[in-house]
Amino acid sequence: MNRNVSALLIGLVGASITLSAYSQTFVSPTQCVTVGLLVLIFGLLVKEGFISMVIWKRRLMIRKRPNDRSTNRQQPSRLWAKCTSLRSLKQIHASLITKGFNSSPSALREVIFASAMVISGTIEYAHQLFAQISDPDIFIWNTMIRGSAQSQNPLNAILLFVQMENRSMKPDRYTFPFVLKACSRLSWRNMGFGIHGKVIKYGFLENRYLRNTLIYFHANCGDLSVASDLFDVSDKTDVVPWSALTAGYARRGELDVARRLFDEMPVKDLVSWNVMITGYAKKGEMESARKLFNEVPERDVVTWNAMIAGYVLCGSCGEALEMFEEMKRVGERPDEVTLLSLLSACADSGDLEVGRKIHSSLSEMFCGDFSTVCGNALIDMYAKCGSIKMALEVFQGMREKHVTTWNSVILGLAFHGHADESIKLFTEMQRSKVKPNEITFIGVLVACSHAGRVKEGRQYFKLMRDRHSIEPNIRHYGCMVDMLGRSGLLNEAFEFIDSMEIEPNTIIWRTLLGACKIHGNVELGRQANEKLLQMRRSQSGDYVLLSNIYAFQGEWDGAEKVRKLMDDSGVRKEAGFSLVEFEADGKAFIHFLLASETKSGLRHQEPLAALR
DNA sequence: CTAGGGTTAG
Repeated sequence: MNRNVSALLIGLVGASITLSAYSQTFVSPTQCVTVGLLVLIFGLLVKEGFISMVIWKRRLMIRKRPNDRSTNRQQPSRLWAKCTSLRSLKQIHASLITKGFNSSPSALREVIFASAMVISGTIEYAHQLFAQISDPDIFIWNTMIRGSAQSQNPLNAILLFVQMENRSMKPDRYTFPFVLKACSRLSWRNMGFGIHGKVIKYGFLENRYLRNTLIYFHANCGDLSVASDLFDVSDKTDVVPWSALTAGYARRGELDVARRLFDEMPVKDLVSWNVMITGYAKKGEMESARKLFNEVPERDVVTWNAMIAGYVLCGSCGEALEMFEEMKRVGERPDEVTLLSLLSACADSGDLEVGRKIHSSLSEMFCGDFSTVCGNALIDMYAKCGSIKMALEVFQGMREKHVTTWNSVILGLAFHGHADESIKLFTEMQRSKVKPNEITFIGVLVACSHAGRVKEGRQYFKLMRDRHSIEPNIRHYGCMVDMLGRSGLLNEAFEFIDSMEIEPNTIIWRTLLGACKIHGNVELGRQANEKLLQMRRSQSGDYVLLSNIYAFQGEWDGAEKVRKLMDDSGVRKEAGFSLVEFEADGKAFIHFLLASETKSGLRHQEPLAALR
């Protein structure tokens, strides 16, 4: 308000000076007034322009960050390099308010843009701000829909679109690609078809970009014939229709078709290669992926990430790490996605040492202020590698603790035998007013189960429904069965399964079967196994458990019968293994693969004894 | 402001 008044005053002063300067010479009064008005408008434009300039500068700096790490890291953008979290965004927002830019819609829109699009996992803040705007413009609507479409809840994009139509805000050509992306991610076929109809209704089908998004949607989860019809009328010199269709086939796992398209493509750019490499990598065909990777004329960070993620996915963590080393050797700078894939590899393989290195790379990259996703992955990695101390350290160092962050630490501790700590953190979580979700309760129930806190577990199970209105799913029931079974309340566990509102699955019965083994209850064990056989999806573990029950009770005939049944039905038991890592001479780390039932000849008694 | 890569989940 003040600024408008001052701009007005500046304009008026300018106008009167101009008038007095020129009116006495050769200019007519009408011209004087015109010049005065021009000066006034100029004053106002400068004021608005100044704001947009400031905002744009900030926006550019925020945006530049993720891809710009190859350049000098000692640049003045250091301050903005920290803008990876909600906290730093709030600082910017606060400084905008104190500088009086809050009333400017352009300021709010930039903050919304940053929280919806730039900083991952902060879309909720954008939603809060969005709710405060009485009359959002089309750009803000699109930004919200776009951000929601790529967020964890793509459903919000659809809801916003519906809301938009209800408030009679006309979508434009940019709106639809984002809504379609949400449909693709949700695999909402019908909704996508509906959106297709609306695209026609609004006359946007001729739009090249929109048609490409439609090709992508239909190839991905809609109708393949529609996709190819749209493809046929597309400009074949454009790479996008080609790669959209190829990506769709690749994602559906139809790699042969994808490959044929890829070979037919008149022009290939890097993205089409990436599509194909990703397709192979996701299907576990790493040799083919590798071949294309070697052939591709140029590589970017996505190419490398696709390969690394592929190796992680098929369990070849060593190959993934080799790729990472090679990537660094040729000078390609790893980004957040690279490191997240690798953290998952470390968590799977238990490679604490490499995990630590990635931690320090991330610290360097983000100045120790991790985004929610990075923090979660780090907590998960440390917990799975057994370093509870570091998991807690990362957790405590995180400024913003999202539900998923709490979940990572609560589950990490619960599965690692630190039930008391886990439950303590859950109480702390409730104090900090973060709403627990269904996954949180999995962690809490697992913790109670491991600690033998049956009474508390029952309370939390009830609390989940009554206070948080979360309907228990099959996994929660599974936790309860596990908890009751472990503590020997086998009959109650059986009754609990009977009282369940959803159909029990094999996991539930297998859990009970496992509990029967521990407590040597042959009768209930047999019943549970019968249920499992009924479901005809019985796996080797069930046979082994049942056989063990008989064996533990000295009923060797029964045990033998089950083993024979196993052999006849061609069921085989996978060899179990555990990984132990210890420091040998201060620096070297040695890995031991300990197999309990193995073909390699290792007997777990020997190395275990050696370790002790 | 179109196509390609990632994390947490008995």
